Amino acid sequence: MQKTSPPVQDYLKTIYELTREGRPASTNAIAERLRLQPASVTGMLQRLAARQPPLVTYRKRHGVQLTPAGRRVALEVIRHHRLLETFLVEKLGFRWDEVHEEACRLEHVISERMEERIAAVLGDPLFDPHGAPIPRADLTLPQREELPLTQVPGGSRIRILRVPDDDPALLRRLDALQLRPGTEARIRTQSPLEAVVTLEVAGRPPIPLGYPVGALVFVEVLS
Amino acid sequence: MQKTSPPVQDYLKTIYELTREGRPASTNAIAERLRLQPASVTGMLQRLAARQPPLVTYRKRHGVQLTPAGRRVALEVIRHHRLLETFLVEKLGFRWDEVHEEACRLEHVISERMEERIAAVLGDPLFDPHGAPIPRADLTLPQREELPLTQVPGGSRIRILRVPDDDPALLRRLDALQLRPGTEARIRTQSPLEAVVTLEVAGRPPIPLGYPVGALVFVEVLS
DNA sequence: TACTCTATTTAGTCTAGACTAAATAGAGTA
DNA sequence: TACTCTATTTAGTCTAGACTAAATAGAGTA
Ligand SMILES: [Mn+2]
Ligand SMILES: [Mn+2]
Ligand SMILES: [Mn+2]
Ligand SMILES: [Mn+2]
Repeated sequence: MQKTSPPVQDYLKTIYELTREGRPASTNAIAERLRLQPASVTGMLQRLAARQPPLVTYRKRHGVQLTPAGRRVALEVIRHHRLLETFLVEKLGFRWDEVHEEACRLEHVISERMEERIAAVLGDPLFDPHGAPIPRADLTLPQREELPLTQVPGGSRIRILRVPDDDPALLRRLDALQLRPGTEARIRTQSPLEAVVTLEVAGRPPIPLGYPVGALVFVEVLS
Repeated sequence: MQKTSPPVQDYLKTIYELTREGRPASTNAIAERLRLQPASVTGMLQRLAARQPPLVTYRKRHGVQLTPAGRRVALEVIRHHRLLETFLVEKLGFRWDEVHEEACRLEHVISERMEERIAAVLGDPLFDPHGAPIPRADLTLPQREELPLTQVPGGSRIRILRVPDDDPALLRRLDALQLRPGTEARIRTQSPLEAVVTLEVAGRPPIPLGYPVGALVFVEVLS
């Protein structure tokens, strides 16, 4: 792994996430995620593509994809991030809404040795506190079937697998509603036209979620 | 505490250590410790002195001292550093020769929240694995009588309090010789002319230490 | 086929923090 | 009182990574 700066690592991580569905990441999408000006992103993309070896393939006005070298860096940083989040929650008593920002700074400076020690004391976890998969030391990802809550038919029984990690206010709200990885629920109604999915958790009052939120909550269908 | 970059924090930490005996730190001494060119240090000292509030008082060709604001930043970073070293050894199973470099990167990015959590799980330790005092949350330092090994009269019984933290090879050697904080020994000979102090630890063969090393090992005199 | 609009790029700046090479202050010596 | 030597400073560069303002490619529309 060539030496990369924290900004470069955050770009690669963002591009990794934006290209999960196979299509190149756009300049503006990257700029929005990283809260930078699009012009700054264009400059960085050109530098990432010009590195030896190149970390992205960049086609002007068509967006970027990661090269194998870029993907390795991204997965390495994501492994750091998710191990750190898990460690902060499990061993240091952080709440799950406090860890993302801390992990986003620490992920760039921990050594491979520290990564290895953290993984060891946690017992090589495969998922972080938000249910996101933690790349293994060989950078492979644990696979499983996930569906966004917005795509599950009404009436299904589901188990929550994963929630978004970067919005502390939402995380506190989900926690208060007991919507955490592992929680089982029934889809009471699925209403694409109103863009609302309503959950029912063990006799508690029904919980309506709008699609912008529901699309970020991933579940497995139990029946 | 105003926002300070990692380089600025390392400068302030270094200046703190170089000015422990009250005299200003010289440009060259700082450059040597940080492995930078003296010209680069001059530039930084001018910037540190020009900040609002100033972090150092800088008299051209006479060296720098920390202002109260600069001292606060230095102590805050030193607290991070020493808590981290302790945590890495106690909770993550690092050896004492591995932690300095790791702590020197992490010290700049952990939040006050994380500092607080680490201190809590460690039980608010007052000394790090090398015996260095850890500034308390209010930035006061635990005080105690320390003498460099080179200044203890021959024949004295001593207990090792503190060893230098930044030389991994020396730390491994000291560990192999069982010269660690807490170890008790007798000064077999103190020879300023030959610049050697010889220690005797519990029936093991005598251990001669040259003054460049002896001056960095601090002890308390038992009798 | 020309026009419009938006996403993106280009051009030019700025800052922090490093560097090298050359100048110089001033302590100590002749 | 002038000279020498070393530590330090000055002057000028460079790089990464940000910014703003202006230009433009090219998809979609008239
Ligand atoms: Mn996160
Ligand atoms: Mn980050
Ligand atoms: Mn240290
Ligand atoms: Mn440091």
